[in-house]
Amino acid sequence: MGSRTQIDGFIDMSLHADGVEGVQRLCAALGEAYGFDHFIYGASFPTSLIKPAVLVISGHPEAWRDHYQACGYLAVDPAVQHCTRSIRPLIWQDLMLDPKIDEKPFTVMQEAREFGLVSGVSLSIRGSRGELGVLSFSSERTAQQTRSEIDSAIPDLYLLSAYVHEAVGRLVTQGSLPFNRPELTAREHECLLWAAEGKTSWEIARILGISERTAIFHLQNAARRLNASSRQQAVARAVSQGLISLQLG
Amino acid sequence: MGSRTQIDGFIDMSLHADGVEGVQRLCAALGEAYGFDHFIYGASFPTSLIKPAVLVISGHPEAWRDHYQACGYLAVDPAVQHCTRSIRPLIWQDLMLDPKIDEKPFTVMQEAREFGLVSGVSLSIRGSRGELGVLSFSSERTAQQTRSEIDSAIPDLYLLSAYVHEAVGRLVTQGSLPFNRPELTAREHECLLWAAEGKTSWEIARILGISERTAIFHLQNAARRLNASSRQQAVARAVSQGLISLQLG
DNA sequence: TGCGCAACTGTAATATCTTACAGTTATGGG
DNA sequence: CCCATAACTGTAAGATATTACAGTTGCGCA
Repeated sequence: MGSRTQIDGFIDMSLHADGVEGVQRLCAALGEAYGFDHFIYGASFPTSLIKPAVLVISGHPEAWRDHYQACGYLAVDPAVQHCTRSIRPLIWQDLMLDPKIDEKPFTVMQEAREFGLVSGVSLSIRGSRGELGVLSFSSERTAQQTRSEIDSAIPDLYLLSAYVHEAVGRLVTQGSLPFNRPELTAREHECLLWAAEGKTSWEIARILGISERTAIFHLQNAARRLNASSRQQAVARAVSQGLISLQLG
Repeated sequence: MGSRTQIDGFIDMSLHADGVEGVQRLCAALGEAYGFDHFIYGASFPTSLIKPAVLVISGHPEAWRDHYQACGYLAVDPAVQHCTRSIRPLIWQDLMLDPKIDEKPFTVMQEAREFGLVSGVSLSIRGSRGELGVLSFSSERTAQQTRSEIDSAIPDLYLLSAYVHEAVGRLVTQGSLPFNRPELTAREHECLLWAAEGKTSWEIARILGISERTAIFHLQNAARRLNASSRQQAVARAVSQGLISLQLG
């Protein structure tokens, strides 16, 4: 649906988005261009698995935002659930067709409607450093009215959600956001990689041709950088943050 | 560019794709519909970090496939490099504009051209279970001739690449592909999660209200299921496979 | 030249994990 | 009723990791 020049315009906007406000403006412009009334962007950064760093850029009505927060709906929101499990876009209406839907998630959808979030779409984004993002757009009109509009907007929005997310990633890299993303030295990286493969200090030392003491030394330094209190946690953090990453082959 | 009914047709095709052949047919049909001559889909499954399970569905000329393999180009292919680092689509031509490009990656692009892969686009896909996929389409025509076509096809192809990837994910789940994806019991999951957070057996036992011996027991069972030889490796595997996953909040 | 830093190495005490032994209890399906 | 499985617990020996001590070497930069 969107013309290519429109998309290029948004891509350009994402590449120059300055600060959280810049991303906020970008999302708002996106929503407006494709006929939506509200948006929300949320992302988790795996600084910790249990308590990740979270960034939310909300274009939702304040009343709904407060209610959502107060009721702890994040834990049962079916759109969020979908985005943690799948990489496909979710058209909210399709949740109603699901016979397996529980009562609680259903309540969230019902109440959202009362606050003006009647129909919408949620896009999940997985970054190259283990981040999980969700970008949702919603309309005050009914699903019947918006279905075909949403359908045709999805390819553009799905693509642009990646650019929105990378714009946020750039804020993190630049240090505009307080989410630490440590860098490992070459040796720390190597040692941690082999540790993640189940090798002992002694084995890592053999593999790298160094003394066992040195392997331990590098692993300790890596753990310190990652704010980890044990080798297990260091490995978990490094993997979840994509510092130790899967190669294609 | 693609009409919505065309996209819906491909989505439907992806949902019913049967076996690797079905996915192959889907990719071929996609490439053809958007004016490309070749495609290739590759995905890594984090069964192991060092030696992941790999699936390649190739629609490339056999001669190029052999040459690529023989020269070990996977390790230097700039398109692959881009896809491991970014979630944005890559239009091959844009690599030429990059002043930082090394000699080797440049060679890969040059030689690809001689084998009929003149211009193209690569799309990266990150699954919810830690998989990394790359879907590339290429044309025998020059970048000048195909630029605007590729530009307008990207939103559709980016969206559909997610469906292609999920179709492959379904093959894995159904057991059609020999990539094991173990399931953990509730307790194993809990124990492993806390272990990944750096807790000791004793601490995990306190948290869960069980004896230290039982926490150790569950962690050992989890490690066995994950084919891990140590707790570190078990944690690394569980995280990389998304069995211990980041929550939004 | 001095400073910071990556990389390297050693010893020793203590904490934690791993393995192998040997069980109990409860639940659901054939 | 039997069997498989999750969940649970205990002891003990040996392997591995963690912490704290105390260094050397080489490199790039101000």
